[in-house]
Amino acid sequence: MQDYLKGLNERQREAVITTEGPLMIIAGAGSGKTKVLTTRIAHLMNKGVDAFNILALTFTNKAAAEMKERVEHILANREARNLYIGTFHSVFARILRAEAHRLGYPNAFTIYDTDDAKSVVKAVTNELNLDVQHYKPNAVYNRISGAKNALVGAKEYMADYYLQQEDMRANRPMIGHIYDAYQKRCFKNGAMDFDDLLFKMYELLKTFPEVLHKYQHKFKYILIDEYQDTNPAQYEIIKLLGAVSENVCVVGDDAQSIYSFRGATIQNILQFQKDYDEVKVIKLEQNYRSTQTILNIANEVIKNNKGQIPKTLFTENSAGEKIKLVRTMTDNDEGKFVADQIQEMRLRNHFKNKEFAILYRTNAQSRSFEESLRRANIPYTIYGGISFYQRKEIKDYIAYLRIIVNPKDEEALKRIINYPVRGIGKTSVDRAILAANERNISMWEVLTDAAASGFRAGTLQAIEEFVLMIKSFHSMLGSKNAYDVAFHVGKQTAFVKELFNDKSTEGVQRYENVQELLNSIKEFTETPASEESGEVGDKSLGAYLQQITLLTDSDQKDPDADTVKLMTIHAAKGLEFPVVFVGGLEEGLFPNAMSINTRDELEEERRLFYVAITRAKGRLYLTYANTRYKFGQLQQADASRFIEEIPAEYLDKSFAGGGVKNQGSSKLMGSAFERMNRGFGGTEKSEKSFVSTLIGGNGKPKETAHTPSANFVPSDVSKLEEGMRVEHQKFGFGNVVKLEGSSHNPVATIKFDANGEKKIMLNYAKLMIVPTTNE
DNA sequence: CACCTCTGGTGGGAG
DNA sequence: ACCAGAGGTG
Repeated sequence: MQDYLKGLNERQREAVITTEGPLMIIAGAGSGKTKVLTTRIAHLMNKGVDAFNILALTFTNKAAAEMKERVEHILANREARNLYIGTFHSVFARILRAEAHRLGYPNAFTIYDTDDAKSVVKAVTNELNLDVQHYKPNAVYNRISGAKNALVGAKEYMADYYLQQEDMRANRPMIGHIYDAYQKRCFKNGAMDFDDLLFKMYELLKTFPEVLHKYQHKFKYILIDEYQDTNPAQYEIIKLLGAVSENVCVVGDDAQSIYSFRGATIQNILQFQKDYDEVKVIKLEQNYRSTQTILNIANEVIKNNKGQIPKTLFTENSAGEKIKLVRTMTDNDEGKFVADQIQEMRLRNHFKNKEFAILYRTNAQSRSFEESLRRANIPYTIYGGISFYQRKEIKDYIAYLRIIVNPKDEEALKRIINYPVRGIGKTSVDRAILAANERNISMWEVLTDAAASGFRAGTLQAIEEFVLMIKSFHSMLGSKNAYDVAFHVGKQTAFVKELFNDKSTEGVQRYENVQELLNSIKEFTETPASEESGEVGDKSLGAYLQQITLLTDSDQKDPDADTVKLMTIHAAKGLEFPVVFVGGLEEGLFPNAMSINTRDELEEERRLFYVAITRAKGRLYLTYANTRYKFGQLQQADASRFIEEIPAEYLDKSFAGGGVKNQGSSKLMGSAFERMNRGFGGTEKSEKSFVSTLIGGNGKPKETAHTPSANFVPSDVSKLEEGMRVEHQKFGFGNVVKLEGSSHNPVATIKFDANGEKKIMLNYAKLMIVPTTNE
């Protein structure tokens, strides 16, 4: 037997050596799934299968990179670099980058993230003269996304009776039209959103038999991780790709299906056995991760779900400690309790920071934990929330890079056309967009021929300068790599300089972020092709842009850094930690109020709880708070129903009520809370309004009224000089103290007799120069 | 045209 | 509590 098979149990080994034909591996939590997958790939290659012929779809890009490494390690060669491995989205993006022209898209198409997509939805909604308040971009986008994940195109959507009925009932009958307009606009912009990466991939394979044939024969062996979280689009694509070889191996756990909001359906697992004639099913039921106690409560909890594939998870690990159940008065107390516990375990048990994870249902919950950890000087890393690439300065910079690679990208163009301020304001942008729509060309094309669209002379010049600049950047693409282009852009555009000159704390941080972005581009440029999960050897800016949009926090942050990890339970899927805190176990929060209306929804929340529990190897804390701030208001909550599903024998409630310190603050908080609820509260509000009354309205001193002189005629302000005496229509007479500002937006500081010093924008204010008497 | 302030909306998870 | 977008003002 090969060495790499020796460390496997019997079931695992079977999963590895069953290489031919459809195979479904039901892998319980902590059952060594990743080990099986990597060993299986190594085994295939060891048997003589060419790495070029293996496609492996993982849940994160990081998981993909790790698997490559492990395979290399097992085989002791570098062949694994040739595997086609990554997330559905990044693998399909890579294929589409080679094939998109067949669908009429540029091969260097832009990938729109959710923000871009919602912005486009909003724009086309407005253009259809629909009310954005009613057709909320968020809601409409979700509806479109749902349709695409089910492979329902815009035309089909509009023609579908039931979908139309649904939209009618929601009083939003025009969603189909927005969908249609949205698709057309994305196409015009040369852009695909996340869902298009799946939808267009399917379209590609369906429309071009020769393309289908090519990839069917390329991917002779297909492996899919986390199969329970695939959606119908992904399912159909795999069905197409695997139809010839039928060597499709899926790995999943129906008990951990937590992505139905993304269109995932558990049906894919249940259906798999019916899709092929002879499907082999292997169950991995031995857990190597958690203590007996943790596994017991996980089993007890998941028992409450009705539909599932029967399996019994067991472990040979010791019983371990009881689960600590802790209730605190407020969310802040909860954060403090967790920080205190971590501090204590670090001192008493010599735990490292990285051995702790704090998991929660919603990203908003991170705040109280963050504050407590910071106060206790415990290093931590937050996953999710606003990612690096969503920061304004980074999005701005990237918008420049995007517009260089794909000038049709209207979202990017709108973002930077007047940043830094170059005198192309909203009015001009609207005019350009209107002209583009009328003539059915891109906004960029309007700008390149701006003289034809009747801009004001000043604006026209600004536009022409802008176009020239972008074109000069664009001309570098052929000969320069991503870093060289990006660096040049930073040097040539003023906004990086602006950031550099901003010495406020935020300004410094923003400038550092830009530096970090450049570093990451440099790293991309210099990483050998074999160590990437995405593009092979393509170091162009286009290649860089397409991969960053698909990066998640988990791809970017180092799990080995010695910090406490904070993340949602969704983000924790597939991870494990010696000590896990699960926070916010409250009705309304977890299970979330939005997901308790149907049995299916509730069962998914329960699976989420199951995932949370099974992340823990040794110690598990479940915490909840009596009251918690929501939208700045104190809300009360009961304990989560999930807590009741854990048999008392496994629970240690000795912490309940939180220790002495918590009692103290609880009383305080409780009484303040009581006061507020009884209506003695109001004090804060009335004080505020009292203060504002004193200051008078918005706190600005009232102006002394001035009636312009009878002969008031606005002068040519370009003749203005320091020291001149002037009359202002509203502020009266005064002297020019200083002249400043840019040529297209000059500003004068004027000391008025009755109103003090004011900055006056000369483009708009009406000023009359008072003639000097002795002239 | 650009900056500032004030107001109202925000229900969740993520590639 | 917080942030984005509307609206006023220079």
